[in-house]
Amino acid sequence: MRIGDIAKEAGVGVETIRFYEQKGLIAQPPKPRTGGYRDYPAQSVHRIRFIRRAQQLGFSLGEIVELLELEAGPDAGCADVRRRAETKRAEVLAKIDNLDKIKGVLEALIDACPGKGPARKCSILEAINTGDLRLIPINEGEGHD
Amino acid sequence: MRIGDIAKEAGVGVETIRFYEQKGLIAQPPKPRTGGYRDYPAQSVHRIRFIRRAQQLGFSLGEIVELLELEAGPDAGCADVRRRAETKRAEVLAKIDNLDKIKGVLEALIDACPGKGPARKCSILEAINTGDLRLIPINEGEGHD
DNA sequence: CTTGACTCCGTAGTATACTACGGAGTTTAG
DNA sequence: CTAAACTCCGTAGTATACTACGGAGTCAAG
Repeated sequence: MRIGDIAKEAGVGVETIRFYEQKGLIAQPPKPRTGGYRDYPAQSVHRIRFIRRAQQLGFSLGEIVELLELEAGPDAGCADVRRRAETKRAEVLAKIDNLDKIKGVLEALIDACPGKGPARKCSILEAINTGDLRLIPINEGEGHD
Repeated sequence: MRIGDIAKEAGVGVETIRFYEQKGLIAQPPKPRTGGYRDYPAQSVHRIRFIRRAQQLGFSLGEIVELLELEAGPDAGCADVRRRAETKRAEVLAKIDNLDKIKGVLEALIDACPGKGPARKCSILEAINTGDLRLIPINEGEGHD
């Protein structure tokens, strides 16, 4: 199969595949010595789908590389993979906690807002301005979601 | 006050303030005609804190610019601000939903994993590989969290 | 009056995950 | 055999939110 076929099958763009190759997520098949186009194994489609699914599970491309190395390596154990999944679960839980707090604050702000009058005196902006939010500091230093 | 004082007070780096100035989030005070350093009003500290709090609420810098424009503009109403807060709340809810699904999948995978044996036959990797996840497509096209 | 700390300013780099572009070579259908 | 479509490859751009750097000017203490 050629790169375009793989891309179509996997539902990604050709450029995405090249990008993954660059990042070491998928192997680039050799160019035939006769010249012409690279021949991709059908298995590449599965590989790409694996990558996308792992992304859906919240793994970054860097983490997916590690996961794939575990899978390929001779000494890697299932326990290693499981540990990573558990770490990821903890991260997801933390994110949910943060978002729940944010949700609560937004709801309180929305409830307190009269919904009319000039924005200058808006109770939402006021609350943000004065810091009357009672938002427990969110993940000190990194993004909030 | 000088930029370094503001930065210290607000708990951010000097470069962050310059960055915000560039992005139109805070006004850059004029350079005194006598030469020397710019003089920042103490109010800048509040402005920066506002920005950080709004970020904690999940607003991007671009959205915060709009929020600040609403606050400053003559015709903006509280209802506008409230509408933005409601939109943001909906976004936060959507993110929580996605993360809940992800959490569920991760937990199912962790439960099903025996925790031993080679990674090659790991049930987690297998599940990801075969697509046996029942993950409802997440936000078609954009990130998941 | 020197020295160290700080400011000013623009540009460049970081991280993540792509997306786009340009030009040359290759393949394939008509 | 030609023309459209596709591949190859490297580089550059997008978005977000900063962080770092370099060199020149400025300020304040000793």
